[in-house]
Amino acid sequence: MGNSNLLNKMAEIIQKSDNQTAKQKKIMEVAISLFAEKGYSNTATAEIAKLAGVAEGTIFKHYGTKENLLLSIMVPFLKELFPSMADELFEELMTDNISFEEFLRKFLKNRTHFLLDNQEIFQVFIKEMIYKEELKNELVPYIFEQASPRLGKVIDVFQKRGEVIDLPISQIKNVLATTVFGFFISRFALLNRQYLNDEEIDHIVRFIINGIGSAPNP
Amino acid sequence: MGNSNLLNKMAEIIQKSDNQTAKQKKIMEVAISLFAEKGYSNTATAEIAKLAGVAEGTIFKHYGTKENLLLSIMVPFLKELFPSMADELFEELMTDNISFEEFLRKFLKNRTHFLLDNQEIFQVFIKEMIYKEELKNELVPYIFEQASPRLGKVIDVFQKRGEVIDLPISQIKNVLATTVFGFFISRFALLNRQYLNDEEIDHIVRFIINGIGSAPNP
DNA sequence: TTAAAAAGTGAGTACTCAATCACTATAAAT
DNA sequence: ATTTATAGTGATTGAGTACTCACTTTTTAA
Repeated sequence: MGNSNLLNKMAEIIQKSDNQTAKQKKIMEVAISLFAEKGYSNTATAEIAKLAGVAEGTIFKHYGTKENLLLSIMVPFLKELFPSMADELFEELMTDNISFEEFLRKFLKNRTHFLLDNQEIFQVFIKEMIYKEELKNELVPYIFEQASPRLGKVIDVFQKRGEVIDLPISQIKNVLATTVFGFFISRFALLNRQYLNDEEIDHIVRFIINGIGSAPNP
Repeated sequence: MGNSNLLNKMAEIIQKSDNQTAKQKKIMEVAISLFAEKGYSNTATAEIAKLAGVAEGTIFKHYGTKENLLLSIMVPFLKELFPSMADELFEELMTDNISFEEFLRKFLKNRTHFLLDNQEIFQVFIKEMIYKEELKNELVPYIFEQASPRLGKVIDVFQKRGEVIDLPISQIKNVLATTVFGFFISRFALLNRQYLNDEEIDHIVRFIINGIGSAPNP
């Protein structure tokens, strides 16, 4: 049933993605920019080649297919989306005794900056996920799988401290994930904001705290 | 500068959109389904014709261009998106003395059902808005223009009753719009949920109330 | 009943696009 | 210096595309 065909391809790409030529870098750079602006389907390989100052054949020599060029853009982004955050932030959080609210704020700021730094790739990502069922069906579960255990551990800690409402962890995960996910998507992908100030982060934090924090509920 | 070229086209479509042939209806039906599934760019007019049991020429006889077929799908949806709600719900609200929370709940339920009934068109709408700058730049202001005065009136009423936090109305409008908008988009367009239970609506209402309601703020 | 108008057809057209391939230029290894 | 491997080229291909047009069928009006 084509089981994780995509994830296998991704693994291949990761191995090959080390030594890039100057021209390869230029191709990627231009492709990211065009895909983000006009979408994958509306971008011709000829246009990428022209703007990158490269023959069209060069693209296919390196990436084989247009589809594979897209994956070569998205995979390194995905690889960085979770693990980096995990090791830096989650550990720090578990040692220091910061509040749930402060943790959320730090977390959102951290990921916001990452997404701002990679705004174009993020846009490519969202836009393609909307169309390609395969992408959605394989990557969303993968992302959840990556994030779920860590997130569960964090929620558990804060529930025991009495800072998070006493509901099944899976339910809280869902609320958190869809809220944060929806927030990032609508900000950076749909309305293409170039910035995000602390005030807006405070807002979403307040929303979440009031939604799943265990403050007295009138 | 192509000023509201699109809105003119939309006006034309509205006038012509009355008496539809059986084949026209079938074309629209198939086009909506295919555009929603695979996106506008990835759908060939030949495929629409085939699935609709119609010659390809028939499509162009009626709609002229593929682009115009897309508009013919979106315009009636847009026309219904705001006014219907306005006349039914807003008036009712102003006479009865329902609370801000209850108003929000009713409003969200009302619009949720509308979007569920037109889920495919809504998906087409979101997907294309992401790509087409012209669409975004002309329609989003138009939508805001339509909704803004009514929304302003409502917020004003509730502010005077002391149920909504005392901030500039424009700022509150923004928070409300982006929250609700982002909520609908992430639910129905990205993660394509087929349903939405009352519990989830309660959640978003609670988020908003705690965010901009004037409850004591710890 | 007949004329005019509208709806519907489908082969044909001009064009775009991803992908190929025979080839050259450059760098690395022997 | 010579072979081998890798990077890069660009004209060519063939499948697919939106759209046209001369034509037929059906509906409406006189």
